[in-house]
Amino acid sequence: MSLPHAILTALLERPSSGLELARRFDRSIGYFWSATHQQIYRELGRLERSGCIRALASERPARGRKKEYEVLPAGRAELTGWVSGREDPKPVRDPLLLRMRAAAVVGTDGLPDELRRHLALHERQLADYADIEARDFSARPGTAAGTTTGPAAGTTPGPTEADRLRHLVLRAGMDLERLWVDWLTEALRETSAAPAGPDGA
Amino acid sequence: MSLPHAILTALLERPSSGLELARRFDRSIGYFWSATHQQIYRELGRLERSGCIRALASERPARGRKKEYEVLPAGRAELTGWVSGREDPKPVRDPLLLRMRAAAVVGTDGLPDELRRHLALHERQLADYADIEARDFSARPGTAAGTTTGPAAGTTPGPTEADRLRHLVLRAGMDLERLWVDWLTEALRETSAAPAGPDGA
DNA sequence: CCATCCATGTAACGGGTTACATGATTCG
DNA sequence: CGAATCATGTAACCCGTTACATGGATGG
Repeated sequence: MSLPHAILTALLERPSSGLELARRFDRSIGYFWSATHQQIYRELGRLERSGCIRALASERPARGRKKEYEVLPAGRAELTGWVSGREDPKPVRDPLLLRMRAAAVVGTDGLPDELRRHLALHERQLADYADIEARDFSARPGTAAGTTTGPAAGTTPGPTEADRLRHLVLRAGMDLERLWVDWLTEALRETSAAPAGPDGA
Repeated sequence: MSLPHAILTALLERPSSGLELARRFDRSIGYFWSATHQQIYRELGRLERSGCIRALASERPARGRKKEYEVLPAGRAELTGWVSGREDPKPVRDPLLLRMRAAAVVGTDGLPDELRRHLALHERQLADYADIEARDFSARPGTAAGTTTGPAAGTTPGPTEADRLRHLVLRAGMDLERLWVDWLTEALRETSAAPAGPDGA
């Protein structure tokens, strides 16, 4: 039950239409939550029916017309409650780890190429995050100045609480990418060194 | 499309019944893939219909009777192909990161308690993995002797390829837990230090 | 007018989750 | 027998994914 809250958060940061939301989910929001435009439209409909959001007045709501939404008090209350609620971390479920385990049984033929491909993808993602950090958070860890959504740029005051939280989220994303880069490097060392063979037991 | 391959891997390691599989998915397999018994039964049915697995001869297949499965050549081929195929890493989608981002908008009231709770859970999980490592992989990183599934214990030979791969997977799980422990510690430092306030913009 | 975007949807499908149902076995 | 337990299975729901449909605006 996280998508509606992701949308509420995004709409509180800035009222948007469905497609604008979809684009934001492909950019800044994308590094901790992803969603397609179909999911977003479906959820916008539910949120509107449940009174959490409202469509801003438009000339005439028709099929191809842009529709902007804003969050209502009920929506903000819902989000506030969710932030402080309880929700256990989900167990890991990673296809690549599963393939690794399967390779222990049927052999590692063809795996190293795939590991190299993933390594390159994660290195790329890490570099992208580093760019975002340099642009939005002054790169010095623990310090921030200026964000995408626009507070405080130019006067260089101390970072706000909100800035520090957003930076923290970005750093989690970077930490995760670094973890996979390191792990894949080690995995390549172990699988490329020895020849592939069907099982060992 | 990973669950069927998880089941094929588990069945190759040891032919099992549905519930036995479910129990294994709650134990050793659980640190990289999880599944409930309902998922498993549904998938066992599909795999049997598609000729990847076969039910071992039983006195009389009835509703409450145990049914053991083994992998057929087609199933092994399917798994082998999947291991070497292409599958992009999925973008991160973490509810806790999302809540953190939402807290940047609506305030961090009640969040630190939840962060502490998650921290304790991840510390616990890491400790459990460490126990498994000590028991199955002789604890020295890069070296292994003996596994859950039973090869080579007592003679202390070099670890097999399969052992090294399984250890690698376990280490990924441990690395992930350590990442969250570290990140949550840092997050607590930042959110507990300053008082919670609704936004900063 | 036609092609091309932009924007909002519908429909269908599969996986994951939860709750429940039913048949066998065991043990007091 | 009756209760608990093991074991297999059904049903319903929601989320995420893919493909497709429709309407409006823009430019050649």
